Amino acid sequence: MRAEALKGHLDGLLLAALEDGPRHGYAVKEALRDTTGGKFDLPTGTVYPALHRLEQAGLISGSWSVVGGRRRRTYELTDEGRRSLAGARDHWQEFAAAISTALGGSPWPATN
Amino acid sequence: MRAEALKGHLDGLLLAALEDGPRHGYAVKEALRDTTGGKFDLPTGTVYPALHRLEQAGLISGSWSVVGGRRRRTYELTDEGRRSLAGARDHWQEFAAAISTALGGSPWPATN
DNA sequence: CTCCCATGCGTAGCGTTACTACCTATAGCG
DNA sequence: CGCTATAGGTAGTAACGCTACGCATGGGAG
Repeated sequence: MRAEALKGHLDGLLLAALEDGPRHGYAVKEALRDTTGGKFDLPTGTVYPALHRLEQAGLISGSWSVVGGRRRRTYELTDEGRRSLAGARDHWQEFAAAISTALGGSPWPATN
Repeated sequence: MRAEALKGHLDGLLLAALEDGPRHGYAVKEALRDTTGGKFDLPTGTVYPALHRLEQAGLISGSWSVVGGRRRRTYELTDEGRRSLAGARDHWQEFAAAISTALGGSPWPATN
């Protein structure tokens, strides 16, 4: 799965990965890979800058810790991040419905 | 609807708009606006360059005509364009399913 | 008759954003 | 001792839709 198509949707996915609870960057990457069945196995060079963006935007907040001699930056959703995630879900559904309609063919075949 | 999220999906939509039959650029733009209920009312500066890209890629072929003193470039799908459209549909479904899963919440609320 | 608007095509430059490629560091295993 | 997985990071690139323009014609408003 080419991740280029993600443009504009990655942020929502990262927020969703943090909804279950705080995670550090590497774990976010793995969670995303697992929940998508390996379809979105993003390079770290995509994930880390994106997390930095989200933090700067105030959607997540990070804190350093050290586990097993390795420093970790653990992120968790802020209230604004939670709101943004809800918005991203709404936006996605609207977007997906519009694309599916315009693209034609069977509208919602999903993974049946 | 912010069309920025279209990144990587616009081409498929344009191809789909040409599936019913040949259309000129402006008509493609209108068709897209109508089939999406006004959600994707793309500026011409988005549509024309995209059509040029598709033509260069050999997915559509264009020909000039003059209607009412105005020149028109009418495009139609090539065989390769038709194949690409089918691929775009497959790709979209896979992509949408993956995003929906990762984004969580209600998986396929669609427009029920 | 003139001006504006819808139609119709087009380009130049910009900004966002994911990508590739690379760097640092530790722990554990062969 | 080197390789791999884990864990974090940066620099530079490229794609692509966007904004903001420009050109032209025909028809309707004034």
